[in-house]
Amino acid sequence: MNKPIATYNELCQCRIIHEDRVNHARQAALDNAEVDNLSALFKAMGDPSRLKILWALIQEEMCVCDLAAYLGISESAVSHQLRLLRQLQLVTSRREGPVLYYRLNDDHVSKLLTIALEHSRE
Amino acid sequence: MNKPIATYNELCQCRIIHEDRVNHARQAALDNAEVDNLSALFKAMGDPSRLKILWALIQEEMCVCDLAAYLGISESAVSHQLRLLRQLQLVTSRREGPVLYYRLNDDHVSKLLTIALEHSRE
DNA sequence: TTATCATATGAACAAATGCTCATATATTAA
DNA sequence: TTAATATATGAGCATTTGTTCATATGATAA
Repeated sequence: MNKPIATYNELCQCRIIHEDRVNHARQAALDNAEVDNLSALFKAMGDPSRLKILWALIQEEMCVCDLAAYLGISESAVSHQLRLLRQLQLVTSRREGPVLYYRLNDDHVSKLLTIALEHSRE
Repeated sequence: MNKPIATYNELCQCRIIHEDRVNHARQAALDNAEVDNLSALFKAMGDPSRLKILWALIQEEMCVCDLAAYLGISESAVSHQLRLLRQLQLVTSRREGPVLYYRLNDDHVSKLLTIALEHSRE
């Protein structure tokens, strides 16, 4: 049982059953930046609090305070999550005096939610 | 500065600026099970390794070994991720002798990826 | 049976994550 | 200016997560 790690890695490289499929996948692969963008987008939608925020904003725009009351978490937590959603261009905001009203940035979110609901309801 | 936690929570409940919007959001809200299902689905797609697996499987079905070679991670790691994707009905498998070929379970995944790409490319 | 290949699974651990708390910033009103 | 309201942000912490390693299971061939 010498060098089990090296042995494993060597084996792993020898175990490509369908090299043509691996090459095909590599040719069709997304570039790293796209993988990062997409996974960040889905990860953002993969948290229950953020998902509820997005679903709520499909209905109408809401301020941080409204969302905190709706979700039952602190305004600080909501604000942190909104920052993430803003960075990913999922939501945008409009200021009215001291109040910031958040809304969805475009209709991609609602499309994604619709398809995901279809999937989970089957 | 006595009982800062209680003070904060009390304030929080008093700070509902638009109670009508909060109530509207509550009426339109997804039930807990749906939130859990949807967030699990998006969370599953929010990891780079799993996202690459799904994208690869859009092209053609692949075995665990192929995917491990493609991703550059261990077969064990791939198998763990495939289990998660299987539980969420995102992928399904077909056995041919000792080899399991994985493929997408339906076309929801590719639809979700298409829309997400649209969003990130804008 | 035994040996081998392909995959699955449980434990463990480092890295990432979501929340709370404390504090800072921005706007408005007095 | 000062005070109050609404939101943002950084630090810290408990929980979650993705991977590796070791081992187990399942299928095939000898």
